[in-house]
Amino acid sequence: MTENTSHTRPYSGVIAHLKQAGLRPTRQRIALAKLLFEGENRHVTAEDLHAEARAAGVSVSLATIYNSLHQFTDAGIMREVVVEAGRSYFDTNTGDHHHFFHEDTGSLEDIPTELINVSALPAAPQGKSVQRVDVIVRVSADD
Amino acid sequence: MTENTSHTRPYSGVIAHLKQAGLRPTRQRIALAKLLFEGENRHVTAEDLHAEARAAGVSVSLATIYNSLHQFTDAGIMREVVVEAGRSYFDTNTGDHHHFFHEDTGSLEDIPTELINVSALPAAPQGKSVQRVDVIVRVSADD
DNA sequence: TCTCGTTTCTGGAATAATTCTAAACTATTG
DNA sequence: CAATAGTTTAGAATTATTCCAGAAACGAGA
Ligand SMILES: [Mn+2]
Ligand SMILES: [Mn+2]
Ligand SMILES: [Zn+2]
Ligand SMILES: [Zn+2]
Repeated sequence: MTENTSHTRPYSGVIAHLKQAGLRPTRQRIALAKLLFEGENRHVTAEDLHAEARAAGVSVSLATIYNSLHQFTDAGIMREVVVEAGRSYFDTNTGDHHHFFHEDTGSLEDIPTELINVSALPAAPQGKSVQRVDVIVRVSADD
Repeated sequence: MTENTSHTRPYSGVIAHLKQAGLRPTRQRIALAKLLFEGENRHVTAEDLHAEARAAGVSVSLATIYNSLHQFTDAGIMREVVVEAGRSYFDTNTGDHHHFFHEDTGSLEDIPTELINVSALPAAPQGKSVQRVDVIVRVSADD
């Protein structure tokens, strides 16, 4: 079992994690990776992560937050989720799953893929292939 | 049968359509409604509609395009679909359905609700209720 | 461990979509 | 035809994100 399922890894594996992703383990990427990958899976916006880094005493520019988030996404260790116009969420859970979007709080919650049965997908138009199927269940407080 | 299924209506029904939605039939709303509701269902961005209006010789400000699109949405005769960060699509099809999102062209295509079986939705967290379930199938040209 | 070419980081300017504002207009109603 | 409330608009403002170009950090070799 060489397979390490991202969030079960103790701490300090971040550097290896970054290298495996083909990214130099710089001071800022290490700090961000620790915040993101140690512990539970998370859904963050760039601003969220920026604030969190500051709070943790890590000095990183917002531009670097965006750069890192996109690099992590391109490297396949995060993914981008779009639920609201004008704001991007980045998800540390890269496995197959779906989301509850809490409209009140603007937060995302994972829905394990087994819990939703997306079947009988119409064939993708010819010459095209399906990149991903996103299911977003929008919930909010009862009336 | 008082029910008129939006796009089977001849033309000139727009005024009635707007009134039913509780919106004054102003010159610009009538023009936009004609572009939007006469003919097939459509998915447009604010800029799309603005360009189309100009092309049709209708002078409407971009602010009014946004206002109208939101008013139509609030009135329930359109709905907003979010598939890409930073751009909103407005859909004239308010019925239950899902979408193919063509990443290459940035266009949306309806998927009739019957074609996708979203079952066994996990219960919405207590005190919350499901507003909508969006399924987005992202497709793009084969590698 | 020093060196140097390459990558990364950064503050601030630039962009793009959308929203806001306040003044000018227009639909509606009596 | 008013009078009034609703609507439109140009342009400024806002928000999220990206771009830029110089400074700093990384790491493969010597
Ligand atoms: Mn992006
Ligand atoms: Mn909106
Ligand atoms: Zn998730
Ligand atoms: Zn649609």
